[in-house]
Amino acid sequence: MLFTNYKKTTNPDMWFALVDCNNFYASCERIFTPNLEHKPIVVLSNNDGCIIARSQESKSIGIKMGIPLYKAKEIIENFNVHVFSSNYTLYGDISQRIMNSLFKFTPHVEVYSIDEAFLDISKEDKNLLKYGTEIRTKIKQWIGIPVSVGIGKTKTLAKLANEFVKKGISSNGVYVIHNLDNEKVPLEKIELEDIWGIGKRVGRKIRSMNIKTISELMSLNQEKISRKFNINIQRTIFELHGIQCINLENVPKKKKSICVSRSFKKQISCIKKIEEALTNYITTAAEKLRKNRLLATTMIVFLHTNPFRRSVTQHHESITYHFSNPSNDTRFFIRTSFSILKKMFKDKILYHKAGIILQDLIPEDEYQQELFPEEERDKSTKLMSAIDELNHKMGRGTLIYASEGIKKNWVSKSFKKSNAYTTQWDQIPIVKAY
DNA sequence: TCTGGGGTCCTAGGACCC
DNA sequence: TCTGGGGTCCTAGGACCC
Repeated sequence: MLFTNYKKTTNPDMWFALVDCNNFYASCERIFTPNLEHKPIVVLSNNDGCIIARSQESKSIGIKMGIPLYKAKEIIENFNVHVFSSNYTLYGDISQRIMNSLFKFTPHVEVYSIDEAFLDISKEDKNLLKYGTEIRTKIKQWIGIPVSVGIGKTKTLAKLANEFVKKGISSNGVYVIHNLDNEKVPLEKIELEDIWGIGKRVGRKIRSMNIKTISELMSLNQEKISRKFNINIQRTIFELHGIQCINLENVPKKKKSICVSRSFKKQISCIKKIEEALTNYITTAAEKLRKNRLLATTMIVFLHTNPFRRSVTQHHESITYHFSNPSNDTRFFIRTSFSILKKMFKDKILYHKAGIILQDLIPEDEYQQELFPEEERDKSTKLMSAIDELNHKMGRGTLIYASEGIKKNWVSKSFKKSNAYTTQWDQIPIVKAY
């Protein structure tokens, strides 16, 4: 009855698996300290500030995710919990090995996060439970990391199936959802907020509509769903019904921004110290840029006070700066960030966190070919006059704007200054113009 | 000098994810 | 005293255009 026009487009043989590493960071540490098997472990954030990963034993004794270390001091001492500083290089390396192993099962792998991957297993053995179990066994055997496998007809259902494993509904680490609509699935054990894509806020909204369970959410008709929810939540609900709306993305998406930020160990009110920190962040960010063979046109520098200190007036300083030429030059970024910092820094404020974001990223080679042929590196004047000419030809009356990040900012900045007029970037053959 | 409406782009902030 | 970091996407509102 429901969603009939969607079902037509749904492939009945589509199956997704979600492979999720259990307590990933804690499990990584355990590989090298096998004597800690079955003992409680926690892993700390950057400055050893708060707890960002817990082994099952730590979860069971009530250590909460994300709490500051000092709040868990007592329980850590009482239960002899082993505490690790984080080692992201190690986790990244182990993650890589796990993902490589998954490719041995199927080429259709989407690396979703450091500890999760979706697999399109539509064409695999129809004994899904057995298939999932094999993945689980092999990863444990090859790498030493325990994983849970959730299987369903959509990514959202695969996620949900994984949630069942986490909630202990399946004892062997694998769960298959065939059809949520008419299958006996212990849905009452899952909260609305456990559904992939439904967070705290939307959860609250749904509850305020007097919908308290997943079953109730699923019983809404299509008309009501599209009236009440935005497209993302609509998709999520359709996916719960087994109607595939979200594809497997096995080609990694291009990066759109690079952000490096840290909170300080102690609050800082000295601009020199902040400069030091920025220098570090920028070095990291520029390395990432170059590693991905990208250039950035926009830099945002931001400074925050400590949000946990409610009694103090909060400051969120931030300045966005557009470069006239895209770059990945560390020294240039540092110089720029210092001058931005000087503008926004306020005396006598205790800052708690600083960071930079590089965005409007474009591939190095693309940019150089398009805009800066070898012989015309000193292009800005030429380009400006070329554009001027075009504008003249096209006549006044259309505002310049460009459809893509870097070009957009670069062009719009020049044009704001020159008061020139433009049209869609795509329609201006800039390269040919000069 | 007064007035309307339709459209697009940009930005900040919110929401979500891990 | 001490509270993570890195992303993406969507939306609402303002600015600007005709």
